[in-house]
Amino acid sequence: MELTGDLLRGHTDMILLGILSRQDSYGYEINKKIEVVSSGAFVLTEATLYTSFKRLEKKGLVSSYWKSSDTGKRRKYYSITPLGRTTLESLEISWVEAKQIIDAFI
Amino acid sequence: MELTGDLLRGHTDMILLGILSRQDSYGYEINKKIEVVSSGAFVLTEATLYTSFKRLEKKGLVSSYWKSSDTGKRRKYYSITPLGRTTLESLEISWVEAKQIIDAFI
DNA sequence: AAGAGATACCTTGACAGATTAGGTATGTTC
DNA sequence: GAACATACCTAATCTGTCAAGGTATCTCTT
Repeated sequence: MELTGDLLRGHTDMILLGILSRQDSYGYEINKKIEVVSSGAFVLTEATLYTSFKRLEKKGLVSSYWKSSDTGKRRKYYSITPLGRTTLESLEISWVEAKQIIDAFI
Repeated sequence: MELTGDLLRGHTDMILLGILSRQDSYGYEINKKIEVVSSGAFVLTEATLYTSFKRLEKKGLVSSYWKSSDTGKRRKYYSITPLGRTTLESLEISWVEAKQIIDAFI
């Protein structure tokens, strides 16, 4: 089963914030993590990922900084901001409610 | 709490099919039902509703017929087709999986 | 040393579903 | 007769996602 597109639309920001709420990370790593955790079911294209990062940063929900790996390859790390954390909390509340309501109809 | 926009995007079709899987209904009634069941939290604009109906009908998932109420007002009833029922089933399976995956990240 | 594949970043244009903001018409209630 | 509920619909716009590209470095194999 592959989940993509509009089924996950609108949840991307929440998922990224959720991952970043545990620890700072960078695009490529996050994409791999999503693939592993979802057993390949959750497909997030890079375009969607970077668009989401840009949106989150513009809203002040995450901040970013460049850092090099041991091998010298540059990585752009993202960090959740205090505003990002409170936003995540309210997104989670909405999500729980949305689940209940949708389940009530099907 | 108001749920709207992309949080529900992609689920509209499933919700409508879910409602129609119980009994035929028409636009205005469905909109009211959604409002009541969700205690006003789920906001589905009429434009979204009718766009969705059109899409569902085009895909052959629902069919429609005109019928008058006791007062004489015309209503456009929608009925789920066999294809609509099988589609609903697979949408539900995707939905269950999507819930689990999203919850794994937050 | 050359080539393949993984790591790591990014952008542009098109698409599709949702919203805004209208419109029409009839029935009911005060 | 004015307000409100019932009942339908559309056009233009917005927004998130995707397809399809691009650049560059590092590692492993031959």
